[in-house]
Amino acid sequence: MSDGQHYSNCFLLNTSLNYLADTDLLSPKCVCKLTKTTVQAFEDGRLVVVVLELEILQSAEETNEVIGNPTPHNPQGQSSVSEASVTDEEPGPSHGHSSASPMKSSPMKSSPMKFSSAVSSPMKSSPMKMSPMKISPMKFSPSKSRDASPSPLIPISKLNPYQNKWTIKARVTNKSNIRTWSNSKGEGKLFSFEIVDESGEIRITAFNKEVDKFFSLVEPGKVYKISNATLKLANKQYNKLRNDYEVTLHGHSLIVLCDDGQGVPTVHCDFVSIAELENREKDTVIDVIGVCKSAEDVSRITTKAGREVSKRALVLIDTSEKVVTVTLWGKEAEKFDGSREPVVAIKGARLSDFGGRSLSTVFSSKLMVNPDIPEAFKLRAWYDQKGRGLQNQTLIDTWSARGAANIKWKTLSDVKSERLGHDVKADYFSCVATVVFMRKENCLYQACPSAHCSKKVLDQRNGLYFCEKCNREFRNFNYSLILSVNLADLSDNQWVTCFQETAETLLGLSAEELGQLKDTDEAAFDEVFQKANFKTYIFKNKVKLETYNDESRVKVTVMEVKPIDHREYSRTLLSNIRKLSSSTRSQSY
DNA sequence: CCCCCCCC
Repeated sequence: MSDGQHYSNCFLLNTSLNYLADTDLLSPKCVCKLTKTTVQAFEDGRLVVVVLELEILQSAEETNEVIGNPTPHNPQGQSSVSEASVTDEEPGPSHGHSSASPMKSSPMKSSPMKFSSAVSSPMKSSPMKMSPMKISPMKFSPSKSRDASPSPLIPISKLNPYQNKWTIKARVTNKSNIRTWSNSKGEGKLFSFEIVDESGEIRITAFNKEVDKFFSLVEPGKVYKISNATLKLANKQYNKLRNDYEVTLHGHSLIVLCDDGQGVPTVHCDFVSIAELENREKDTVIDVIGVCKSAEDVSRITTKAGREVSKRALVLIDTSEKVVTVTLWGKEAEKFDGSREPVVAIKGARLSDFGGRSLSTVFSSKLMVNPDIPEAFKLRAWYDQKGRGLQNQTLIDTWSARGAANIKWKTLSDVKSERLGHDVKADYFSCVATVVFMRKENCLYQACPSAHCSKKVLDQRNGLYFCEKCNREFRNFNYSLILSVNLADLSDNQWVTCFQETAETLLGLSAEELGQLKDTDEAAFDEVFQKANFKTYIFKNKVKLETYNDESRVKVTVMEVKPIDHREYSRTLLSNIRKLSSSTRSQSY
């Protein structure tokens, strides 16, 4: 290798990295010149560049370029080791074992700034003289200095995989049970816990021996000093904490209980009001607090994976006067007591779009019943004065919750060709369609008059009507509607089902009125259907696979019927035309 | 090194 040659995928010896990390030089925005380096070639072909001295040419504030391409932003137009790229994967053997004491430096402002190699004292122990392939990585670290100088206390937010010498002081917010696993790679046990300090949060996992060592020591709510553990990139698929990294404990990890934990924050929640949930994306993780207006009894369900689990849904209300359902699982579901309308706070609940919007707890969720926080007292007072008396707390409505942007406009042939509703879940779509036929036969039935029942009653032929569901006889019944309607648009036809309200909208009169007509004036009854035919509306529909007698078919249910706003509809059509024309043009390029 | 939060 010669001067001026560019190297990629070099690893900086992490002694220097420690040093760099502390000075924000690892920011991808920073460009620096490594003025004094030595290079060690490993047997596997890897190169380790040891930085003895460097100059900052551009600090993170000054440039948007990444370090891998420094030339355009290098005022001096030179760099001795131009591409020392630091990557998250594949740390070298020296990685994570330095004992350089991080230097507390003032924030990088202007260039050039000089750092002497003197601070990187481990360099002088010349670890590189040893054959790196033959020795354990631990030997890179002069072991004395680790014990002599304790790792510096740093905030959680500053943790990164390039800087292994640290201590964090933080409070445990959440602790899992011990779990075991067994897979092709082997088996073992683990537990994990989450900690916070004033700067942020992170998850820590202990495996096998470390489980034995630390499981009973780690208690939620308590403050610990934690050091000698490994940082790795968090898998965001599973770890929803606000940290890109997570910590794994190993044999030398230290966890020490702190008595002076007053300064360390307790669980920090960013509560989202229930009304605001309508505007949040599905699957986001949020903190919520509300009064538990009601709670289901606990029940056992079997998951798709065949596991049995306890479940209990709570209904929470907050000062936004909206309610939302939160589902608790397992032990939490079993133990929950909603009988005294407790204030319930959940940190890290997952938002789903079931029933408009609903919440569910996940692993990392923390449930707090009547927490000792100002928000809880405020809510309690509000609920006692006003909340409890609220009559019709507007449940977050499915359609308004979906929002105009989420409306899936489909033609009726789309519904078939895209096989909507064939999946496990229901699909929803909107269409503009015309009523071309209604089945007036059997559209009315005699329904149980008791509130919220609507079950079909049996005419006892003695002036009494029996409801199986209520197990009661009634002197009267309500007429109810289940109307089969054939819709047509430019592309296809579709049979749909309209229940009470949507059927009443299409027919232009109430089920009760229609029932009266049917009983008294058959011609007028028929005319209702004649008049209702060939009208065009916006339909919002639900499509779902339903199974009757082992036969599955897709059933379309009308959720909402709206008159067409022709202005808006025309705008939509125009916009579609524009989109189509531009995509056609771009295809012809 | 795990990664399992489910159901309507």
